[in-house]
Amino acid sequence: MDATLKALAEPRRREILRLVWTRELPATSIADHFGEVTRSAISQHLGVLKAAGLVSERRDGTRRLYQARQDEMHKLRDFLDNYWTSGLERLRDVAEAAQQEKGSADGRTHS
Amino acid sequence: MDATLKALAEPRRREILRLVWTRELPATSIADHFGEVTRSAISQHLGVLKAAGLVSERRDGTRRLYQARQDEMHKLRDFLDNYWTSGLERLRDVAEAAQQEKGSADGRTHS
DNA sequence: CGCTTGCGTAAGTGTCAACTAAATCTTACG
DNA sequence: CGTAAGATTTAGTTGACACTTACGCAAGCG
Repeated sequence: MDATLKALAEPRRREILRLVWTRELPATSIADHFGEVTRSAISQHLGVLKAAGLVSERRDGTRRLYQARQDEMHKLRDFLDNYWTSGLERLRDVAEAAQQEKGSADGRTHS
Repeated sequence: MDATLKALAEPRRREILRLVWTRELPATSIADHFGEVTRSAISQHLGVLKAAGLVSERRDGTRRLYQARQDEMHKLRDFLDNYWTSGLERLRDVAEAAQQEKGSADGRTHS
């Protein structure tokens, strides 16, 4: 999940992902979409996306066709929905905070 | 939205956000939770989160209380749901791709 | 007023990541 | 085989960023 969020933090990668969201595209077609950037750079971005599991790669002759893996994005959505409000760690944190409050709150809060 | 994703790409900031998800906490309490990092570092993280609109800051005497802004997170969820499959840019891209396919596909696909 | 508490800011450092250019690999074709 | 096309890989550079140390600033207390 860390890799997923890091991959999505880069705008260029988001756009790549959008391009291959509904269809397969060869690396060159993707690169052509970014006039001001090298093919090499795009290839590296694709590497990151693939490492994060956000795209799949299929070979056809000399070409490599990329497509988004939408299920991975859904996983991210579930993560974002659950991370903040669930889990044992969460309970531990609240308990700790309560403890801390108890130890240092006396005579601290004004009004 | 760019700022939001960048802010969330950092694990430490995600944890901070989780700490203040359901309650207000002063900066020091937050910092105490990360034994291996300086208070200053946490303060800077809080600055990033605040700049991204992910937390709100309230002052109480010398203390500053932080809390997550959950609505901002929901905005992000909506963004992730819509970005890939919507918008005029999307249509433009598909049209372009079709054009490109038309211009260079002849005698290209093997088998 | 001096002093302490709670925090942010400034400056400096090390590390990582995005990019370019050049080299390499693979497949296809004469 | 020799060559060309499609694409990744490998240095090497540059900028961003997470971190630490040191300092500054405001609010409360004696």
